[in-house]
Amino acid sequence: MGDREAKRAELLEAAASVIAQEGYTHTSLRKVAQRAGCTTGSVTYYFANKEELVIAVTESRFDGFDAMLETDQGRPDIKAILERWLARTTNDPEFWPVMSQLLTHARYEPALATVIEQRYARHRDSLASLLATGQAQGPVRDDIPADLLADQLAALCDGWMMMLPIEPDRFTPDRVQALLDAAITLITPSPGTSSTSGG
Amino acid sequence: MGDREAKRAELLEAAASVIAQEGYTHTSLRKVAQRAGCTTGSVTYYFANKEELVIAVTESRFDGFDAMLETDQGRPDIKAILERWLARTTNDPEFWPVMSQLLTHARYEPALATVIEQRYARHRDSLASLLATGQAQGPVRDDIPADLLADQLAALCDGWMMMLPIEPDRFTPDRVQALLDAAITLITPSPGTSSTSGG
Amino acid sequence: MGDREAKRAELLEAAASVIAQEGYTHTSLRKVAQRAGCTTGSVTYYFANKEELVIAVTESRFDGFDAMLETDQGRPDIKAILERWLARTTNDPEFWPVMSQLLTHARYEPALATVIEQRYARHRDSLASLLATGQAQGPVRDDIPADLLADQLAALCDGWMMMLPIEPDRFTPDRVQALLDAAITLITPSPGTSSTSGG
Amino acid sequence: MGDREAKRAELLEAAASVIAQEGYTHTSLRKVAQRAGCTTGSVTYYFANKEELVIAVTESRFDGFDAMLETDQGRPDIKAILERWLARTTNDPEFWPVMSQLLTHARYEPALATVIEQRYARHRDSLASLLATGQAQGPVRDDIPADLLADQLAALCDGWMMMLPIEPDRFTPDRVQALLDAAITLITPSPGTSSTSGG
DNA sequence: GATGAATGAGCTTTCATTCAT
DNA sequence: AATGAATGAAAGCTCATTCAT
Repeated sequence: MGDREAKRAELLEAAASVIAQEGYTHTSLRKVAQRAGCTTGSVTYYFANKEELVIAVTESRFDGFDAMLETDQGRPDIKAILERWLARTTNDPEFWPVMSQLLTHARYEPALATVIEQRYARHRDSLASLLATGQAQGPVRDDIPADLLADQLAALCDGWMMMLPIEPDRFTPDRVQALLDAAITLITPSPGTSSTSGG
Repeated sequence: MGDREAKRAELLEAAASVIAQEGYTHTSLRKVAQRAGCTTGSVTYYFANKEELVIAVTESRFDGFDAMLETDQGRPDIKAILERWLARTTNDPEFWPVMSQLLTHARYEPALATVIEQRYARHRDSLASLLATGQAQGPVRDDIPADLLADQLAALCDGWMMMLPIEPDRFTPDRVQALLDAAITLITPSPGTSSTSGG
Repeated sequence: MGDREAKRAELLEAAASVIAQEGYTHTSLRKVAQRAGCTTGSVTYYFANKEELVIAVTESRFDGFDAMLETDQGRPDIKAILERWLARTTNDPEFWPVMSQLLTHARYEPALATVIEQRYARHRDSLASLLATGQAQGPVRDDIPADLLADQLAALCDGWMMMLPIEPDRFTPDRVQALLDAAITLITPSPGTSSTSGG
Repeated sequence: MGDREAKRAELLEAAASVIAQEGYTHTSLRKVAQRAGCTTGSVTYYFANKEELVIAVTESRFDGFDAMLETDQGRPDIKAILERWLARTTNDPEFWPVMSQLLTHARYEPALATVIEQRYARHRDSLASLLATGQAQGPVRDDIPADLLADQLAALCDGWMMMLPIEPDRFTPDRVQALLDAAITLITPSPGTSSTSGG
């Protein structure tokens, strides 16, 4: 039986939900248990302690995060990736708030920091390799090394992720589309410049 | 006198220090008092409650934040601004961690959110106007509206601010310089493109 | 089983005891816990907060209060009721002090006020109906409507209840008996007056 | 200069007002100072400590209380006294709540208890002597000793005083008049009974 | 004469965690 | 496998009181 795993997943969802809605600071095992419809004792039965729960939430969230980079590796479409990023904000409005909360607290919880560092580095590597392909094929400017570009793009998204929960009203669909287009413009080779573009 | 103000400022520094070193979640009036070398009662004597203290910290931090945009208005130098941003990370290593903590928690403390929204919006406006001048004078690409470019640049910095406390080791001086140069490259008109540059 | 209820009852007794001996003002969860031989956390485990505890104490006390009016409904004996009232002062010397404290504080705790208003009104109604029966059967004067008489009798007892904890020495057994007799005299038809007395 | 006395009186009024509106439990020197428009330090300058302040409030309140019994000693009019009692509830709506709060807390503050015992006893004596005169002159029933009657009347009023702040809505003018009439009826000789009435 | 600074104890409440069942 | 009881520490906050000025 994956019964145990199913229950754990259920608790992870509950925890993520509480983090998104109440903030990491106000997240307690009690509230998680309540949202999952069980007792506090039950939570500590499935997770040795709060730290373990938070780390498990983080891992599961990064799984979803990485999935956003999955693409036709032959012809990566950066715009599509950014649009997928954007789609998350409407399809799963709790996703970015949770990530934002976890990242911000990582510094003060070493075990959590370790997990995030590893996963985030891997994520950035994937992004860098996508961008490198993009550069080789033409649609991505190649006057900046791919790994630096990946860092910048990741930072850009982190910045959006950070502000999005704070000023949701500022992110109207139109504005978001404009921001996305601008981001694409930033990383696209300028028309006048020619570089050996792929097929 | 100004004695009262001096003491308040002292407590604000203590509070910021605790926030930076222990994280917002683990910041308590007790710890702030301890760091300031006084009692909890003393803190609540100068600040009606924790919320008021946190908001005061935020205001004072934004004052320093805004100061980073102060420039020779005639010829804004974006690179200098980014370098000043960077200088903060070494001169006052607690600055960005504090900002990051405050921003992330704003969502869950309405009064704090209000303050941040206003100050942050003002900050972005200043940045946008600097960029607009830069566009008119030439050194900033003008194929993206200044306000969008400001949003992007702000998001970029927010992203750095968020990751910097988590992965300090990744931000070696060399790498930071490279990131900074890349950011400049991103917002600089491409060589081949000509736009009416101001005098 | 019923374990939880038993523990709650135990805490209610402890709380009542503290209220009686230290006064409502100086009653704290700590003291209640201490008297019950457990920790503060234990108290808040059984009662969500102080208000809930106080209200539970009130309800349980009113149960005992109402019981004092239980009587052979066919032939209510007002004197016996008053004597039962009196007996409380010796059998359960904390009873009236607790009631007095609760009533006095009700005004400043809306939730408590609501409970007391309802229960007290019901109590007065019971008393009024007893008095009405007494009037119909003869032993109670009928030149004053039963509900007014009930209000007066209730006020009289409230007044005693209020002074009893303050001046216990003034309430010697003899004096109390005299007061009780006088109260009976007040509500008894005067000898010379004839009214259709019931069988 | 009675300057000091004037300031003290001002503080006493402020204290009484706070007690009436917030309840004894929630009365703090801070609030009293605030209502009087001065600092906490100022209050402790005029009164050594909280206890002294409360006792001074009590004394001043009993002065007003005693005044209610002042009457044409030749022909005391009990009904007029009760009506004066009643008038207080409308003219000075904070009077009875304050008395009620003070009395209820007396038990737990020995110094306060002493003051109240003395003043209250004196008050009851005055009332008893008025009733004795009333008995001699006829309008008061004389089948109950005057001192017992005084105790009952005092208890009756205490009971009203206690409930009045809790259930103000129940004390409509009509109802109060009816209660007052009923009280008079209770202590008036019954028509059929003859006793040697004074001229 | 009066104030404002500061203290330290106390409060209610929340919480992660432990443990017997 | 899961619960409910219980703990003890910590939190934010209020307060009476002291004291230098």
